[in-house]
Amino acid sequence: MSGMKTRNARTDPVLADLNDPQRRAVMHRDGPLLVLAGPGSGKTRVITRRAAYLVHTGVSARHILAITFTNKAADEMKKRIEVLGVAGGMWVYTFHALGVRLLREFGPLGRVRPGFTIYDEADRKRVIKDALAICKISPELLKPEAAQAKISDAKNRLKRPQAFLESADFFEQRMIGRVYEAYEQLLEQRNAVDFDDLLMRVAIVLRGHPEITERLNKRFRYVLIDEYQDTNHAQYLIARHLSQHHRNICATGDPDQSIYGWRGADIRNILEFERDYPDAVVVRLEQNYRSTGNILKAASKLIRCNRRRKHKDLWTDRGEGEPINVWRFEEGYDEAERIADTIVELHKEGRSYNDFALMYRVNAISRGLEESLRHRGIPYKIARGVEFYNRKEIRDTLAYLRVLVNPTDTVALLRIVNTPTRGIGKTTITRLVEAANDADRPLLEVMRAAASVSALKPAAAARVQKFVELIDQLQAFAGGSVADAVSNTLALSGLEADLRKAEEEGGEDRLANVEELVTAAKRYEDEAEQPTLEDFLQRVALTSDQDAVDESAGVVLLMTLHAAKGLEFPVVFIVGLEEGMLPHERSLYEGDVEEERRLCFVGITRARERLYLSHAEQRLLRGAMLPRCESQFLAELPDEVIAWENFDNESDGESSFGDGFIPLDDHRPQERLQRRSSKSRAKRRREFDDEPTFSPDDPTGRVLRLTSSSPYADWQPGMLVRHETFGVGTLQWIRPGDGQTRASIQFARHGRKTFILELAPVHKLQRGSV
DNA sequence: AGCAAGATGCTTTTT
DNA sequence: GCATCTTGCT
Repeated sequence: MSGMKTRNARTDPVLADLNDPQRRAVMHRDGPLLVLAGPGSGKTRVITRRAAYLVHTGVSARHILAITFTNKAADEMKKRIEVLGVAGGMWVYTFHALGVRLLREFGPLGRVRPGFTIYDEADRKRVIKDALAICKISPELLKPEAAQAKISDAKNRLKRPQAFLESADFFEQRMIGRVYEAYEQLLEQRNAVDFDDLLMRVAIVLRGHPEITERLNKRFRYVLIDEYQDTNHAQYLIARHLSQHHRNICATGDPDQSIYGWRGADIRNILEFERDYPDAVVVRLEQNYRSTGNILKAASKLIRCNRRRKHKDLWTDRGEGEPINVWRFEEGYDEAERIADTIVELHKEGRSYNDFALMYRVNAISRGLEESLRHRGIPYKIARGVEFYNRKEIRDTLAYLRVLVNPTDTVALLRIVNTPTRGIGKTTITRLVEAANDADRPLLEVMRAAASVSALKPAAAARVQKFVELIDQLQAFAGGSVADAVSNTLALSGLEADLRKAEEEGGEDRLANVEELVTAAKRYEDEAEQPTLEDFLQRVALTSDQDAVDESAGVVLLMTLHAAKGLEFPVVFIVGLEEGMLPHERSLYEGDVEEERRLCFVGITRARERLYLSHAEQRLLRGAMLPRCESQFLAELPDEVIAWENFDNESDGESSFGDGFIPLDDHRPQERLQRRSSKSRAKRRREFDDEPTFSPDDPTGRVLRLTSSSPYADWQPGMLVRHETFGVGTLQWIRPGDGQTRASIQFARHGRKTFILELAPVHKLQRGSV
């Protein structure tokens, strides 16, 4: 406290260039603090300055713990704190990396042994399948994805299999409980954890061991948590325990940017922070330093449509800026072309390529955009970091390394036993696995004793033995240099030779990829304090898409809206503002459109100067051309800041465009749509030699469900319906409710109307009945 | 055993 | 459309 008075807000460089609320947040000393930070309000600046201020006023850096969600955010924060000269000893981690670090310390308490493996989604799916097999449950009866989601959910709530089974009342629940139990057993056997474990196990240890919690409280006297709106229950508990004694918890975030509810994030954590900590000081950062007035106005008006939120008055002194462009196209193809043309134009006017970002709801959309960019020679990059680590050759190499660190990692072992092929086929593997199960011994041990596995032919056993020798040989490198371990694995396993051969035969340059892995290992060795193969692998497992975003690469960036959080660009294009896309259809069925609106809000507020929102009337999705309807979010934007433009020049021409008016008559019967698209588009699309066909109610032959019991289960946006008074219209969106299924329908002459389907005289238009 | 073609399934977002 | 699994062939 003594140092505080001596610091002058005018002259202190840590405080000088802050606005009032920012300064209040930075200077807050003890007790809970909630910083509600609107987009572009200088949140990161506040966090880093606060850390610096704490240090400058006498807190040792090693008593501060900062937690973020992505590695990129953690690295960024570390860098910025270093610049302020206070990094020494401070912990800056992601929740998951912190989990790894603490679990290693906890050891048996966290139910892990040294060298434990982190299973990613693909590994996890494999284990779920094995668990289903053990429980003798067919994957058709219980889909692996469904089981996985339920188990993940349970782990977020700290529910172990036993507790899960105790509260399971229905058949399905009990089934999932059994799978969960088997799944946990397999992880235990394999000394592996999944992503959720990294949080759940830490939370359980903290909850059950007050002495450990107390020790950590003494070590970390100030806890800063970024993106608090995205915390799930386990993370919430970790944060709470870690600040339980000193209560010096500083949470920063924005409920309006909570976009991870689907994976367990609970927006209530931030909305109810003040209930959890009644003495909390709340600071609102509402001045935006990023976007123009128009962009901010659009974002504010949109997000106001949400009910569950804390209102903030976002403002800027940057002036109105350009109007926001809302573009309508006949087809997704036109959208991509037009955007690429616009980038070329603006580039000629002097904008750098890295001024631009293209954002979309689902990755599948990126393809068309990429093509249009490529044709014009526009350099671009897709923000997808895991892509590298998901390549087959990389996964193969990593699987070898994983086995070296953790010989019980069966998923990895099964992956490499015959990669590259060495004559160990399916039957041999099945027999080995069976023998391992029967003897209840690790698979590698059984392989080691292959000769004594009676079911195996001597020739097969000999090949297996040779493989085990290879592993033993590689094992020698596991304790030394990480890069050496990688390159020796490549050389001795035969992977390298295999890849070289494939390349000579005209394959792509996959050798370069594995060489890049060696480079990554070298880089890691240079950076890490105590490099080990175990740590390298664990870090790799926690690498995500967001981490790969490099804003200064000099290229146009393509990314999902989720990946865009935390970034900003002078020019932003958000594509596919269509019902079913943004908002995503799943949200329409499950009734959480608010999160989609927040996602849209996040996208809009990434833009500094110019913003383009676009949608198309039809789009190629999953190989089928589907009719699309404009997003309800477009109607929620303030008209006065929007410049509407219609590039659908083949439209029926009943109105002129570019004058702020979007024609409402997109109810065109299917025959006409079909004719139009076949006549004018088929030539442009290489894949579409044949006349594209679709039926409005189910273009792909699959039926999408609301809930299986709903009579409107197969209604989906884009389909045609008939209202007894208003005639034929296009379904815009549909939202289930208890006996009150709401739907919005766009009519030819009557505009858009919302109905309760149970009450309104609306029915599905049968094929051919137009 | 191992490969290639064909069938099937699945596709929101990600630590 | 793509990835994965299955089937059938060598």
